[in-house]
Amino acid sequence: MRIAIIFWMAAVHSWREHTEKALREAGFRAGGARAAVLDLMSDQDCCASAQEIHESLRAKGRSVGIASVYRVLEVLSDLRLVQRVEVGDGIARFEPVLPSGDHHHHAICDDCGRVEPFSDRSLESAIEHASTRLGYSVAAHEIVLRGECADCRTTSS
Amino acid sequence: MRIAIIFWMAAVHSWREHTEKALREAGFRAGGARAAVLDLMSDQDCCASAQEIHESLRAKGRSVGIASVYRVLEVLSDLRLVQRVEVGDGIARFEPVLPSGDHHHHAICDDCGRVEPFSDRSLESAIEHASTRLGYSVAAHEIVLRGECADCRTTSS
DNA sequence: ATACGTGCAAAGTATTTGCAAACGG
DNA sequence: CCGTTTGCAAATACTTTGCACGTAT
Repeated sequence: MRIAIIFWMAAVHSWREHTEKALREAGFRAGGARAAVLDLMSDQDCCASAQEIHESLRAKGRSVGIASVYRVLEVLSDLRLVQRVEVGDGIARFEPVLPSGDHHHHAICDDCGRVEPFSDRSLESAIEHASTRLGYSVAAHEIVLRGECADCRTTSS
Repeated sequence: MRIAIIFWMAAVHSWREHTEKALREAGFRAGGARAAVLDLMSDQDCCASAQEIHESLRAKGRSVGIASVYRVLEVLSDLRLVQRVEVGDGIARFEPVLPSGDHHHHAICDDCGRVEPFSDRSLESAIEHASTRLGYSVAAHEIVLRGECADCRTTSS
């Protein structure tokens, strides 16, 4: 597990560099607000909303206008550097798209509300298979599971 | 294809009855606004937003307050009679949960914006497999694909 | 120097809530 | 009749936009 965390940190830090490079190449200039958001997101393990990012930055003493947070996220989303994730509460959340292609999906517990990331190899192949059958060139996909998580199941029974 | 449509109509009309029964059994009373929304939704082939439902009812001369539309959808959603679907534009959409258990997922074209329903047997098994592995008791799941649809691919190339 | 990035405040849009009146059982 | 359902309007929450000013290149 320790090893996995180290790999993950390496992956996310490569996201930071990869993203700055992509932004530069797309003709964007450097700026404090964007740097702050990138810094925060590169330490982020799962999805976060614009408001959460705004609040975290304020807490870290690196306040950024809420409008800038939204603007940064819009740019990153257009460039496919972050993925927009909607888990059913009407709030848009965002998470880094790792250059390695690794990604995960989300399971939400209807009971405790926890959002849990997971990944599954066979699910990915099934997605690929289905999109081919559809004639779609799929650039991104998102899967959301809702139900009762393992913890709540044992507690309630 | 004709046959499939006939089966689908039967399925949706059974949804209408099944839903009224479930509401009655849950202790809800009958009312004009709810009946209007149920009527509309039982003719609906894919997901629709609260605003779209409100507008369609107005167009049909059966206006219902927007608040009632939201309240009906909330009740139906809690009772799992409709599924809430979010396809990435920050607007909640809703579609009937058929008593047969049949359901579909959504592919959105980034180019033309079209939302296309699809279903895939192996995708469903993969979901089932993944949720078991997670220890989750999954009550609902949602898959959204985004990319370029078959039409846009041929047009642009 | 010029145009892009940023912050603030105002506007916009989807959704929720309070309340009085209408209505079903 | 009583309590639920409904419609309206006001409130709320998230997100976008206009504009003046700062800043990178």
